[in-house]
Amino acid sequence: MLTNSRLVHQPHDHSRCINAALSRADELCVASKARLTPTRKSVLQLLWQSHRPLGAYQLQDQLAVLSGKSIAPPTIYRAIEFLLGLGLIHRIASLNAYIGCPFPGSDHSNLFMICNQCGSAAEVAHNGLNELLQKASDKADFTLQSQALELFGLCPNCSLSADQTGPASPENRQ
Amino acid sequence: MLTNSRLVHQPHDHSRCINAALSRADELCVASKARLTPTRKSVLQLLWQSHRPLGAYQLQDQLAVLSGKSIAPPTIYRAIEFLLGLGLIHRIASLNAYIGCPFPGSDHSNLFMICNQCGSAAEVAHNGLNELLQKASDKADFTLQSQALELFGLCPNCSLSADQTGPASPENRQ
DNA sequence: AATTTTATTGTTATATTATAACGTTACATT
DNA sequence: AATGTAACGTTATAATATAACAATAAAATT
Repeated sequence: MLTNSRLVHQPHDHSRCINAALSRADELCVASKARLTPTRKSVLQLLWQSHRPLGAYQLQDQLAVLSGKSIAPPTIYRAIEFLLGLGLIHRIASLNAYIGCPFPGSDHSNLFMICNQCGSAAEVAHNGLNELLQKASDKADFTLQSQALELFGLCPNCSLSADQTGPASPENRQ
Repeated sequence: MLTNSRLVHQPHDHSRCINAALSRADELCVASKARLTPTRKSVLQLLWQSHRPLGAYQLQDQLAVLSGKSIAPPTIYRAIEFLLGLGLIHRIASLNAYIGCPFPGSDHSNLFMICNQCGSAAEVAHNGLNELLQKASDKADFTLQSQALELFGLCPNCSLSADQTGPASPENRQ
């Protein structure tokens, strides 16, 4: 079971996440002869600014700040489409939002654990789960092609806070 | 593994599906002292006209035909909200669409198998799957509260057609 | 280097999905 | 019948996403 859950929910040097993601993206683009243009790079970077999914219009706002000029929706969606295509990010359908993929390249299908409190999302690649889904599909004569698996609840930090006083303190939010 | 997959993908007396759904809804509403008003009933019925999810605006169009007058979005969404609340229908996030629940009342969390070709959606209640997801959540210290599980691929009928000539004939669609 | 081709972005307009706010009607209880 | 509540009607608008076409930049070819 490959996951970034620990990393997501513990204090860590987050600039390393971002840098790692950007250099993985560079490699992947070189390998597939795709161009990581400034817009695309910025969108990817923004999707790694936190371990929380962002919507297209949040990206638009933040990109405007980052680049100093306003950028229309189609450009944002094009960058999103490009990054999705390379497997560098994922779409979270329940939220209409997007998040960086912690292990692009590796052939995995994804399960997300999304916190209702702080909005964090951890990704899990779970072989047992995928096998089970494949089995269930076979049994139903269903030809499985892709999947969207989204769990909602409380992340480790917010679970703890919920046991105790109340909602997580803003500092704990990540 | 409880599922309506067989039923969905075989020719059957579909009016029985609709009638069964409506009378289950009646019972459930009586039990919970909720009112199954004409609008709500019509929406539920429309969501059972096929084993395919429908969007809110498709519902709006069809409701207009059914009732002879045009009905504004808020009314549709209110009916949807009501039916979701009672567990009589489900929302399929990846499609922004809604579908009747074949086993309301039973405490289940749902997996959908959605056909990319004909648009049919079968629901599966899979204990093993839910246990596995619970375990994975526990392992990650994640407090699981709800889930959206959507598989995409080819239903039994369209799988067969794909093996052979091409897309399923319209008559096979259902 | 100039030309051609292709990929990317800009721009405008609009489609699609969903909700807010407030008024009106219908129903249920007393 | 009077009152309170739930449901619906109506208007406006928010939020998410894409179509269509023009302009530009980068890459490939000559």
